[in-house]
Formats: sequence, structure tokens, C-alpha cells
Amino acid sequence: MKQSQLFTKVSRQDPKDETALNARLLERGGFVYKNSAGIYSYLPLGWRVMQKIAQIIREEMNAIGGQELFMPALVEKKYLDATGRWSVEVGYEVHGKGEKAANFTLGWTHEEVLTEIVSKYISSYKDLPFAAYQIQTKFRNEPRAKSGLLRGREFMMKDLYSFHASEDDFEKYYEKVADAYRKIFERCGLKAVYTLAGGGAFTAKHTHEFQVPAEVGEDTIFVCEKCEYAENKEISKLQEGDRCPVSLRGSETTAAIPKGHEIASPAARNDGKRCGGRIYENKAIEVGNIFPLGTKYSEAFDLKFRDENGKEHFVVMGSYGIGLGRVMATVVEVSNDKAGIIWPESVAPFRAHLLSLGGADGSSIYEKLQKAGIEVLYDDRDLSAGEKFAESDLLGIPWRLVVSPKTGDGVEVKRRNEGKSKTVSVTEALKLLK
RNA sequence: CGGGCUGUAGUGUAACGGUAGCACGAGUCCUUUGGGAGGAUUUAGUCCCGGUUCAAAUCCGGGCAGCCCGACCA
Repeated sequence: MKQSQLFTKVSRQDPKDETALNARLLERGGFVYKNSAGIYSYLPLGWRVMQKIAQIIREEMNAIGGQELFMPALVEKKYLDATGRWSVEVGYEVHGKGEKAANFTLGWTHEEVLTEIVSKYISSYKDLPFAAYQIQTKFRNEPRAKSGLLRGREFMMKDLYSFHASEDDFEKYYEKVADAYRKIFERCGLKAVYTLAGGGAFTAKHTHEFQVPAEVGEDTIFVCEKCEYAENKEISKLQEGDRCPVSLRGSETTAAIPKGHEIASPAARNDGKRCGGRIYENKAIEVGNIFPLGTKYSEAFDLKFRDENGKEHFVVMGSYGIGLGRVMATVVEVSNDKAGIIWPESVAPFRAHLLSLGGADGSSIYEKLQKAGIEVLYDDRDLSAGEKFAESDLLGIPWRLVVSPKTGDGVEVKRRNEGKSKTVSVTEALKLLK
């Protein structure tokens, strides 16, 4: 894409009244536009990042058998009445003009909707297990939207739901999803800590969150320095300075640690006894969560199956969420410098940022890059070198290519996260970027 | 939902109760071109409603909005 045609522009100054780094950098760069507090438009650059994140999530969800679908954003009252969640305050009630009472809510979660759908198709143990997910806008009536994209009233979420014939089967899948989540966050360039937590409005059981340590985070977690075992402060009995309670190899699992948790960290498998590492307190951003739902929703919608003996049972369920905007904002929070964002290659809006300086024409290189299938943003505008460099740094595209009278037939290549550049032939540059 | 702070061109900011100014941006023209270039010229603003006053961006009341703290929360 040619930058001269990009309708958004970067701003030199931070937006007023915005302290969260992700909001400042993403708004300045023209990745997002704030329409209202906690409500954002994703502009072309930001939307490309979201698509990259969505694609990574899709690949990992599909890899564990997730079937993608798409459910309504308008959820009829009857669904939430079935579980007594109509009155939960996080929802926005909606009604048509002229109707007195709200008969719908803007979907803030979809357990009920999907469970009802599934109940029309599932009848035998042979139909289980399976999992389905969607990537969709969720609406939550946040009393206080804050921290840029981190807590919004409207946000893109991937929600996966799984359906099982037994608790055992569910638990196996739960671990599978946890692994998929680890891959997703790693691929997005995030170091997420698997954290034991509470379940809020979704379940009375313990759940797990994926937390990325960051000052701006609104959660507090206790993390073991050694094995990375972590608990959310909301439910934890730990304190900073405590010794890690995890029993390694799971042979001495304490009551506080749910089954399966002892394999949270590969490091934990190398030792035969208690971990004993020091516990640290950290602020963290919750980028994903996984919930056991038990039979709460299947009971509400009479979702049953018959086993081998013809006996009826309720389906055991789990739900698993990732906030896409929150992932994007978290990447910005943990990957930046004074000049701007440093996108990991996996989620960057473009792979290369080509700048032409001093009236040089970069169009032939631009075409070659495009022909080679490399996503490139070409800054073909008539601006000073300093301005182009500064904007390029702010946008944070991983590879910067410069053509100018100085570079002759070659092209100067620099990575966003490195200081030095080198001038190479165009062929060489294409090879580097492949 | 409680508390605090703040609302002035597109953005960031100034103005004692008395002429709304500056910078950046944007438009046009010329000159420039390796770390946010220079000149000329144009553009555009006091959140809303009410009150006090000869006079309100400024003081008062009420809304609305934004940010931050708390409560709440995927």
C-alpha cells in the first residue's frame, strides 16, 4: 500500500487526556480512533493488526478441532432468563422504538445461545466431544472504561465453547486449550503466565487466566520466580516473599492446586520435589481465560446425551475467551520504545516500510516486494527525511527499507528493534525479507 | 455507582471579568530533501443550557463528555 493513499495520518502529539501508553501510541499512529470512552474504531492499520491476531487464533483453534461459526449480537431475553443472567449488570438492554420493555441484550457472552443451538443437534455420546468458536464483537456495560483498549465497552472477542460426555474428557480438552493459548500468545510475541483465578459471573468454579505482566494491568497476580506458577490475588492466599507451594511432578499436589496445574511450566517437570521458588507480586493484563462450566448451561437448556447404555446425562461444558483488542494493546504495552511501537513480525500491519528520500523513486522496489508477496507500506510522500523516519519509528513496522540518492541501485535495510542499518542489493533485501 | 481533575480551531496550548492569541496540522505557491526544513498566503475555536454582570473562555448552578482513583468487572 502506498502511504500517500492511506487516509489516516499520524499525529506528532499525544492525545490529550490519555495516559495509557497503548492508547497514546495507537491513536497517534492512526491504528485506532476513539469514538467514545471504551469504544474504538479500528482504522486500516489497526485492522490489519487485528486480522493478523485473528488469523493466529483461528489457526490454533482449528488445530484443536474448533469449528468456527458466527452467532447473533442481539440476544433475546429468553436465553438469559434460562440461566437467570438477564439481570446481570454487565449487559446493555435494548428494545425497539415504541416497545416499552427491553427484549434483547447486546451479547456480552454466548454460552446460552450456543447451548440452545447445540441442544437441537446433540443426542448421543457419539456426537461428543466437539468445540465451536466465533470471533465477534462483545458488548459490556463497563461502569468505567479505561486504559485505552484494555477495558472497553465494545470489543472483539474470540469465544470458544467445548462440549463433553464426561468431566475427564473435559479436563483433557481444557489442557489442550491451555496449550493452544500458550501458542497463540507466544506467536503474538507475548509472555503470558497461566494463572489460577475465580470465575465471576460465569462459573462458581476456579478458572485460569493468561496474564501478561505489565504495570498498566488491572489484575494483581502472585508468580513464582522459578516455575512461573501463578495465582490471581482475588482468590490467592499467597503473599509476596512466600515459597512456591507447587509440588513438582504432581505427586504431592496440595488441595489449593487443581488437578493438572502441576504441568503449568516445563521447568517444573525437571525436579522431583516442591518448587519452593520465591513468590513475587505483579501487575498483569488478562489476555485470555479458560473456564470450566460444568453442567450449568446444559441443565438450563436440557442439553443431554445418551451413553452406550442408553442412559441420559447432561453435557459437560467449558468456555474459553481471548480479547483481540486487548491482545493488540498488550503487545503495544510491552513492545515499544521512546520513538513508538515495535510490532512483532507476526502481528505487524505490514512486514516492510519502504521510504523514499531525497526525491528518489522507490516504485520499482515497491513492485518487486509486492510481487514477492511481501506486505509493504510504501511512503511515497514528499516529506523530509526526519519526518519519514519519525513516522516509521512510531508505526513500528519490523523492517525499514530506504531508497535515496545515497543508496544508488541498492536499498538500505534496518530492523525496527535494531539500531544499525546496512545497504544491500535489492535481491539481497528480498532474500532477507522472505 | 462514589471521589478527584479537566473541557478553548483538526491537534497541543495561552488569555486579570474587558480585542480570543501562539505553535503544529491542513490547503495553495516557491525553495528545500538522511532524523520531525524555510518563505509567502489561506483555513479554522471558547462542550451545552441557564444565572450574575455594562461586559463571561474566565464567576455561579445544572447538564453532557474525557481522563484518573475507588467499587465493580472477561
